[in-house]
Amino acid sequence: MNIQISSLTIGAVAKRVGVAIDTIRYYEREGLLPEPLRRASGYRSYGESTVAQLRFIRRAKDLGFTLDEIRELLALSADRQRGVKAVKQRAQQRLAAIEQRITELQRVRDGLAQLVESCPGHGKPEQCPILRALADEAKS
Amino acid sequence: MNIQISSLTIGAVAKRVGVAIDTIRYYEREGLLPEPLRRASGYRSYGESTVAQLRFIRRAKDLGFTLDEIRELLALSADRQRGVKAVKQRAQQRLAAIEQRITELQRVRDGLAQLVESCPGHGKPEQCPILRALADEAKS
DNA sequence: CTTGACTCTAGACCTAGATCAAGGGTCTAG
DNA sequence: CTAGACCCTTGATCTAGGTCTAGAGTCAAG
Repeated sequence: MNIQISSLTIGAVAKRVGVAIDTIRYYEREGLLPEPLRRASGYRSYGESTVAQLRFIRRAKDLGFTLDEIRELLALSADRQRGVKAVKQRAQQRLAAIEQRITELQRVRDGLAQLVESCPGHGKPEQCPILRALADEAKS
Repeated sequence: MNIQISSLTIGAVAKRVGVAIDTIRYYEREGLLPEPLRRASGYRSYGESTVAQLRFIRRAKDLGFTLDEIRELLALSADRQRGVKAVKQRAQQRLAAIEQRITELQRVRDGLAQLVESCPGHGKPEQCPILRALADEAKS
């Protein structure tokens, strides 16, 4: 299996995946995609597996993985020995990072919400709690 | 009031606020800080108000405001007519953006958490739910 | 007066993840 | 055969928010 049945131009791949042509070439340069076959003219010639791999990259990106991390995931997914264990570890790390970020943002949100609530929306700038909080030493 | 009592070098200001010297000059170029007085030698000479303004900028940045937004907040804080109302509006917008970002991240977290949970952490890559989710069409 | 720390300017460089431009070759429908 | 769409490479540019370098001048302690 894995015989190259179809032959797609870079534009066709881009259209299927919903990504720019330049992005595909960029990923190739960055080692996220293997170097494709070439036609006699020099045109890149892709098979369906590239489409799948590009979708993999896009989904991982949606999950917040960086391209560096995705490159690693791709390598791990090909590692039959330690692949799964390491993949799970990376996913757990990503999960922890996301949770930390959520916590930070919630703290920021709570602080800002309190300020917005306590601001009447009119009056002198000196009495605006938002401006005061920004200008003064933090109290809490 | 607002008489220049103290005279601080850029290094002294940087140290007090906990920010790099280059950053202060950068903020000046970007219009977030006014052009300071100069000594005869050309050295910038700052008063305490600059320290306060820098702290304002840092706190606003901690709340997730961009430098563009902070520049606007600084202008608004000097506007005795519409300042407070506009400041509150900007804060509300920032708050809404933060809440949206939190919601997005929670969605991502839930998806990733489910994958991590369902992955045994060993076995063949083809059976790893994380890799499968990345490689296959999204089901849900 | 010297030495070392500090400051000045202009401009280059950095990260991440692309995106665009220039100048040229290729493919395909009519 | 030609027009228009597509593809090639190399290298520049973009955003945001700085950071760093080079080369030169200044300040303060001893």
